[in-house]
Amino acid sequence: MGATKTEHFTDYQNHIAILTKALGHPARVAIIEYLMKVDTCICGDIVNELPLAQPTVSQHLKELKNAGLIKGSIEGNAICYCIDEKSLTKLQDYFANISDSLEKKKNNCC
Amino acid sequence: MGATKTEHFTDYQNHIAILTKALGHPARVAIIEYLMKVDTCICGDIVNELPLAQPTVSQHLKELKNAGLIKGSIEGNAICYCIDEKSLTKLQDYFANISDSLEKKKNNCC
DNA sequence: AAAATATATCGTAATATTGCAATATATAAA
DNA sequence: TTTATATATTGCAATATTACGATATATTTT
Repeated sequence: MGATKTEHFTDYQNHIAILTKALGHPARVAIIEYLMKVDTCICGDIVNELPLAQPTVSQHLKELKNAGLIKGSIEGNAICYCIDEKSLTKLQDYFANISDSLEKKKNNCC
Repeated sequence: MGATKTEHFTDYQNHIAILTKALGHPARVAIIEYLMKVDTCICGDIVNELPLAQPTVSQHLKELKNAGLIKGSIEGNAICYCIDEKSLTKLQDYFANISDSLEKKKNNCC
């Protein structure tokens, strides 16, 4: 026990869970917001923007990358990170659908 | 160490992280999708819909409720759960904004 | 080649999450 | 009032996450 039983759920459910889980930490939300604020991909600087030690930031970046929320490419000495549009579009679609459905069914309960 | 350093981040960042973290498990994604599928709040049934034991489902429901993604009200013998529209609207707005911004800046990198 | 810079990885301690059996609680039905 | 039903809580083992110092790696600058 202790590990998530992913095999019992659909690929779609697992994917949404992977994306949302990756965002489920304020440091990672802050990273995404920082990448949004600057208008290109950003090399360096991310560590200086966050109130956490360099190895911790590196670990958070890795998780965002593993989940597919950001991409990183080597740029000389540094590494250049940017948002992976596909994943964020998928999340946007997901929540837009939910909001649409909620509006349609006028929430007749509770 | 080991605990998230929430005090270093903004309330907004922490709130988005709480909401996304709560969705960051396939069972909880499945619960939200089930509550969407039926068009009223649902009493009972949730346990039978999921491939997990009753205490586990109860725990997941508690987490969704603590995060504010669902509401529960006592209905006689059972408990009636439904989606809390406010939170899902907040998530929808969040990702819609991100998508908008991404489209505007045409992702000039990587 | 040596030093500086940027990032990743390793190792580890603290804490949190996941899952469930056993049990508690609380209402409904008999 | 006993029994059934629905859900929550407790306790615990397995696993995962968070954070960071120390160290490794890789590129750039000197």
